[in-house]
Amino acid sequence: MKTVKKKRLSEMVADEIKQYIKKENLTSGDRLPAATELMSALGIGRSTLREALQLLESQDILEVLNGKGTFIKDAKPFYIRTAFDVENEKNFLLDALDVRIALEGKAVDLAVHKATEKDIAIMQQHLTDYVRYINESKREQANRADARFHQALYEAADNQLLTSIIDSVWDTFHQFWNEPFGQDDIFDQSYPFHVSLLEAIQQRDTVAAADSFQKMMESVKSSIEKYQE
Amino acid sequence: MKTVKKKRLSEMVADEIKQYIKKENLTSGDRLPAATELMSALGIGRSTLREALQLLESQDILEVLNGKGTFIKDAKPFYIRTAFDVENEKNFLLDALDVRIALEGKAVDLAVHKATEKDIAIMQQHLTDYVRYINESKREQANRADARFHQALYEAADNQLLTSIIDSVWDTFHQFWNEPFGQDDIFDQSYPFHVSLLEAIQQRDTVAAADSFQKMMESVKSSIEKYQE
DNA sequence: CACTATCAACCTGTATGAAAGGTTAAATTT
DNA sequence: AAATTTAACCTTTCATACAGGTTGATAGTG
Repeated sequence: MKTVKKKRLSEMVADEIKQYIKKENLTSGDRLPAATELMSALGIGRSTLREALQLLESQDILEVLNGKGTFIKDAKPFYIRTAFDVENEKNFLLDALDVRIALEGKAVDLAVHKATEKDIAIMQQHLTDYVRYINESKREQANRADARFHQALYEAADNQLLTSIIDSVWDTFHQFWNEPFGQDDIFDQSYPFHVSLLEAIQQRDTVAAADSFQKMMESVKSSIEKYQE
Repeated sequence: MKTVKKKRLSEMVADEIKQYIKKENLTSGDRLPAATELMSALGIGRSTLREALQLLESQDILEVLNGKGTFIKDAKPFYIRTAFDVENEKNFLLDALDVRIALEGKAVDLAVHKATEKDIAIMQQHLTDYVRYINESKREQANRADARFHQALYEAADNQLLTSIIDSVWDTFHQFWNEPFGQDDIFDQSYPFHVSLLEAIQQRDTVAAADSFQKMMESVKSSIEKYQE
């Protein structure tokens, strides 16, 4: 038995608009007809059209700009979209950490070769901020400075794809990380590795950089494993 | 990485609803208040609420059912979404390859420890298929057998998050890979490394596995670099 | 009594007109 | 010529009305 789910009008309209785009060969910054025109052309109401457009917008196909109109977005050939539920936070964090180690480890490797003087100066600045906030017991701000340090590291690696994937993983990881675990002790453990990591990058020492990063991740991992749910 | 864009009301409402869900600790199949209630509670119009709900629906957080109500979906908390556009195919492929090396390298490492007998048997089967198709000059089918071999490898690594991200990268990579480059010579170069990789996994030899994988990727990389655009 | 058809209450889906902004370029003023 | 106002054309949001799906109570029928 096939379950033919009853589609909403807006979804069908979204498909029609997609077809229209393909038929008219619209690309890049081209503009779609105004809402009133589409409404009458498709024989639908404004709310339906709006939902259809928003659906396409959420798929990065369109961009609806107030006062201007709706425009075709650059077709993004690379697209990750994953959602799944986490039944066991601890195991999920360990999995996510493995992914983070893989990606960020590569970022470290690339940064050793590609980091410019400016990149290093930026990382140095964030690290200084980080240490200051730690000493002032400003956990929240220290947290953000740490994030900026890592962000600068990814940018030094000069690989956009790598950066964008790490960003997503980082966001998710920290969303879970900050909730169930106290990260206070992590700071103190991982701080020296931040310093030695930056030094290794500065000296273009691949092995030392990998080693510092490895130790940094070990301390995070052991913290997760210590946690009993 | 702050992009302060002017948010639409519906987006802000979506955030409020997300907060509401968290605050009220709603999970799984719980029902959200009816539209009319939310409208008056949030002080917004129907269309705005609808857009907010649809936004959350497109993120797999909600499900709006005609006649019944809107319900929290069970697949919730982890959500990764990345879009990326390509300006230079060759550089993109090299960047994507770095990402693939990072992720798949980690998968190899995990697979060495975690692969079951069954995992190994499946990989063996796909590898055999792969070799047969190569010898029969069936490039297309060999390609698919190769993909299945790698897919089996990721599953042996037993890390859902890792697998889902690799899948996306792999898809994208091959979508570009098959177009501009002839991959015929790659097959012959990388085939022996597939064999030695599987053997190393079978013998739980981390170093040998990493080495085989490394060489496999080197041959891909040199092929990309040889390509003059 | 058991079974079925109907209805009422509550829900989402869609349409529509009006009002409130945003954007741009032409028209008007300085 | 430069600055300002206006007008045309957009999207955004609201309020209201009605159509249509879902469910359980209710009334009717054998």
